[in-house]
Amino acid sequence: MALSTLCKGTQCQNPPSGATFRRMSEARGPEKPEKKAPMREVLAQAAFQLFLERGFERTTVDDIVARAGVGRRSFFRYFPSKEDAVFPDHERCLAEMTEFLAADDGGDPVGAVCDAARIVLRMYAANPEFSVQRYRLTREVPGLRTYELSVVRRYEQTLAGHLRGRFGEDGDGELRAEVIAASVVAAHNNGLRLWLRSGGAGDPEAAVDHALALVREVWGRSVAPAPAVPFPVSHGVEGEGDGEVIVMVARKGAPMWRVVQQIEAAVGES
Amino acid sequence: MALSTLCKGTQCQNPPSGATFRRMSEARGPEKPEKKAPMREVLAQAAFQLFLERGFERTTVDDIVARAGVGRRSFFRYFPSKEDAVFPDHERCLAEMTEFLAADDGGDPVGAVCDAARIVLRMYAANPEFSVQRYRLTREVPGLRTYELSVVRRYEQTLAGHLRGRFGEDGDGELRAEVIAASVVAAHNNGLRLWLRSGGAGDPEAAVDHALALVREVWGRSVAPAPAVPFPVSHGVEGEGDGEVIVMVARKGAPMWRVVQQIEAAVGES
DNA sequence: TTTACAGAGGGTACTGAGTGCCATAATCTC
DNA sequence: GAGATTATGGCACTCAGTACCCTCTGTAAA
Repeated sequence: MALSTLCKGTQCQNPPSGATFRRMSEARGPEKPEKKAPMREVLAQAAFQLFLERGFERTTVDDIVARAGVGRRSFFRYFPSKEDAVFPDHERCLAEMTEFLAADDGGDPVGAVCDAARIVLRMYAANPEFSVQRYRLTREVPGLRTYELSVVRRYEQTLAGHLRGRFGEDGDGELRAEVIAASVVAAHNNGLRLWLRSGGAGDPEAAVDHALALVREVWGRSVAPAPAVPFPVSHGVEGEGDGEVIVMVARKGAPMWRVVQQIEAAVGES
Repeated sequence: MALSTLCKGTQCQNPPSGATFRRMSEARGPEKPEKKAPMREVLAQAAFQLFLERGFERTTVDDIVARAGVGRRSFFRYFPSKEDAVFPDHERCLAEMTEFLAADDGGDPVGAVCDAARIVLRMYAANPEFSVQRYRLTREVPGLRTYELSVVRRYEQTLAGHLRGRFGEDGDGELRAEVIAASVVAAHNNGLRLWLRSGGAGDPEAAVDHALALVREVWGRSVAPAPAVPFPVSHGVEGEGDGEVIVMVARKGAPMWRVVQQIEAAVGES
């Protein structure tokens, strides 16, 4: 996944003044007369600046367009709502996630959605300062929190949709798809929040990897749809067959998550 | 539909002064002149009727108060937003869930939050017709979907908060708490939706029980915090000790969720 | 009875988000 | 350059939500 294309240029730049424009112009080269920055970006920057300065609610759309030097009507041409200006890059990220999953090679479905979730992480990590500022803003503005929920929900549904396709709709396919998708999103967000709360220092990958590992431990790396015939399971030693087997012994009443962890350890993590 | 039962009894009362209309139904004794229905309920009914008749967006607050025969200002005294009138009972349900978890006896934490989730189910099941109509309405109105997300999120955070308290904040306590809470909510909602999509016929408990069972299988019924010493696990038959043990055999590469299911089956479901 | 108080409800005017419609400027195409 | 297309601005409107102030009613103290 080409990370550089994730947040390239137009979308995620927070830096208040000209960083974005600079980047654009160097990309364009000096031979052409400076093309003016795209309005969507100008608006997003003006909006974000104002939100930081005087708060989200105390900033009106008129304030934003005044600072951006454009007409009020234009704002709503680029952002369906004031909240959207705070998350200008999720639409693109969502599209990228969809594309990524569409190119899934049919291997481990849980691994695939975990990797898909990491796309979101990288979008955040591409602009630590912006991400942290937005995180703080979002935490204290109920309207933004609600908006963010709806965005997260779309990621979750994208993941669930993919898993549903892999698991099949019949039986518990849909159920497992939704629960796993919710787990992946929750784990991802846990790791991401850890990084955001720390101020965006260091590498967020580690925390998210760790969190997603827990989900994969629990939900395993199932290959393709569920096999038609269940596995031999008993209170004794039997269950021969071709291929390697693992034998797991544990006390009854052991917490399942830990049992699973141990099985994973025995099988050997990838 | 029996709109009079829409908000009956213990569900919808979250009025500024609950005592006023507390037992209005039982206070309908003949000696007292009929006390007029509580305004909150009148408003909720008028609103819901109109939403069904002409849609949520095409119904204004003025329409609602006109039908209810009250002043416009009164609407916002009882509902902070138009959306709230569609979910008049979640506040109470949330309080009930909090109360339930506070009375947790310290047993199985995952089981406790599963049971807590069932409180929500029962709220829906108490008014099948209303729940189904609201479900259909919510599905096609983006604003209501978003609103519902914020409600669901509060349930999830309530569950996660309880699990965090049980698991401890250190280590992976917070992570596990959030992932399990998300799983429980997703599973619950999956079962609930199944019932709602079916038109509210029959008993929703079965579907939700089944869905939650999956979560419990995976996350086990851990007792209290994680035990200090891990369990014996190996690629052979050893691991003796006091108490019963289970021995599980499975192919490598088996989907973990299925392995877990089989272990649960072997152990014997509660 | 009068007065004081409190709480429920109503009315009015305001802010601000979001939309529809149309005019105009910029850009593209032939 | 004519004509078509697209980007932008301006204006007016609807409607949710809020602030402020009003009336009405019931109650309790004086």
